[in-house]
Amino acid sequence: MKKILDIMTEQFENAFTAAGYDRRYAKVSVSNRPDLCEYQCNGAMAAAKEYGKAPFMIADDVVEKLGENKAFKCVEVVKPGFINIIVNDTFIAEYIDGMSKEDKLGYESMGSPKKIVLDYGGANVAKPLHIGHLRSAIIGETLKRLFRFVGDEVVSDVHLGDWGLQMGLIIEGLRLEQPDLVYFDENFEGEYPKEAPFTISELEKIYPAASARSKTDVEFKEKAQISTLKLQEGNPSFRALWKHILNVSIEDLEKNYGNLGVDFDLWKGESDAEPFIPSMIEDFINRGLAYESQGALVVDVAKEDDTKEIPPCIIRKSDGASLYATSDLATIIQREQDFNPDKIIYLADKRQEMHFLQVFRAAKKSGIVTDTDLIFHVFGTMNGKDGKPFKTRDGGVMRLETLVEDINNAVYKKVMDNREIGEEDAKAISKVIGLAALKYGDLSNQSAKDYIFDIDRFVAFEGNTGPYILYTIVRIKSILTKYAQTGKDASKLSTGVNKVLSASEKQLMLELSKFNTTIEGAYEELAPHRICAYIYDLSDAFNKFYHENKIMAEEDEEKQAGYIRLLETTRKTLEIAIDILGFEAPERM
RNA sequence: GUGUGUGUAGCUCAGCUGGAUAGAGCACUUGGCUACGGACCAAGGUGUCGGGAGUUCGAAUCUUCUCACGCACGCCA
Repeated sequence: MKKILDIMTEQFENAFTAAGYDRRYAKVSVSNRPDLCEYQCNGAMAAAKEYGKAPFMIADDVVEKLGENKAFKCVEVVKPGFINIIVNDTFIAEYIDGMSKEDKLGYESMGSPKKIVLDYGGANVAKPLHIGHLRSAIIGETLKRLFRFVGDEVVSDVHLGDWGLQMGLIIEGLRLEQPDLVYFDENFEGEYPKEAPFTISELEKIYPAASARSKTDVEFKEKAQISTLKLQEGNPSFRALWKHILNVSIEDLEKNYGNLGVDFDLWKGESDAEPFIPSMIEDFINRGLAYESQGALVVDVAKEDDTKEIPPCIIRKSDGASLYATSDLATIIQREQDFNPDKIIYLADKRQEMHFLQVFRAAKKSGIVTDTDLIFHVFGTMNGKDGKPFKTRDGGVMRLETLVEDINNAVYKKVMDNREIGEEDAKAISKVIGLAALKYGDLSNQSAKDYIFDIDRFVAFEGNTGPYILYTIVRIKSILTKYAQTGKDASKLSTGVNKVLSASEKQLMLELSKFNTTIEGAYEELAPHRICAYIYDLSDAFNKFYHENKIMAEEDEEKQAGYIRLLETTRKTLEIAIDILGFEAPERM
């Protein structure tokens, strides 16, 4: 379906043309003065200069040419040259009926579907997910769903950090704790055990300890670097050990991402790109793109028109090991080969901007990519109430698990306070609401900006929050259930929504009609917060409508059926939207 | 230092390609429970849009200068 703004803009384009003005001034937008009108066209003022005429004269000409039009109830020229528009009830009502018949509510994608690789995990092996992984997971999942809704083909990849220095640190850390393991016996020639010599919680202790030690113990750090290199070179015992680390970690990560409603098509890691590295490096050298600098192999990526100095991209360390940039470049080769995507989108913290700039330039310079768009989608830091990066009370990094648990517990209390409900049910519902609270709280902020995460506020549930949205949906469902119990069938009793409308009823329809514009905007700008703002406005409009119109008590059956049709469309719209945001509504709460 | 981002109500945030009196939520005050679910609704006050200058009929939005803070700046990821 055409966007409602486009339909109106077309009418105005015809009128502008007929009146002898350029149609590019005809754009109709949503009113910023709802007290005066529903939509407006400000083009007459912009056109005034070109035609050397007073804006209101142009506006008058246009309105005259617009003439009688069944879409508009009232078109009025005001003050300097605003054209204020109020639409007919039937026009908006028929538009809503049109939406309700379409499975995507009338959303039509522009352009051809794209093939997109979305890289939004960033989890590290042997380390628990923490606060820092939250935004990437939540935003990435939403973008994936948004792209798919719009019609793109998306491959999501968790892209584990399973190949860098951290692996060497874990290996050496483990050696300290369990020096007798066969993996550390250089003379061992048998088959390595199938069972991992550690659990996930043990692993999670080894890494931070080893990492901390490496900062003070130079010898230890060197050992870790050597082990990293050995692993990368294919040392069998380290490979076997590494495989255990990977398996134990992935199992745990799947569970934790699962709790967030986040899943990936691919569980690849930096290591998967490893086979592409030697030939890639060779190619860089042979073509003269890479050279040695201070012992390391680097690629110049600076450009003449840079406003700042861009350091060269290091693709091999002086000790011969590969690093972040190396595996990212090799991963691009792999993705090009496997998927030939139109775009590769990376979600990462803004601090990594330089890294991606270097990698992207190196990839383009070497021809690893030609037409593929490489996009770095930044997100800001999640801060605590003090405005500094979120920490636990003792200053540590909070585990994602703990955070989710805290929120769910707080929701649970609230649920128990408000409803008489069994403990089991309350727990299940709390999980659903908690996830919505967490995700909506995050997504409703612009992703590129830092934001303040305040558990108390999230748990308060009032106003512009996920639970409010869910509450609205649950309330609609409840009424629809009650209506169904009367045995009436709205689809037989009415042809669609009502055509003569109360103020709040019309307002709700006007909000509904913005759906496809909202999706399009969110898609173009990679901006989930627009969807949040939309469903908040929509919920608000519904709740006002609900308070002003007695649906179940309505005696006119046809009118009542019209209400029900409107509720159905509202519910559908909200549910589609929250599905894109990656959460769902319970049956009751 | 260089580059980059942020600065909007007491707090947390919106504000689309410049448009009419800068908007929400929280908090605060008051009113509405025979609950079609009160996790709701209605009503009320709050702003040098960091500051200066400029472009424009018109600027939170564009340009420029400036202040404050965050972040990045070759072998971590």
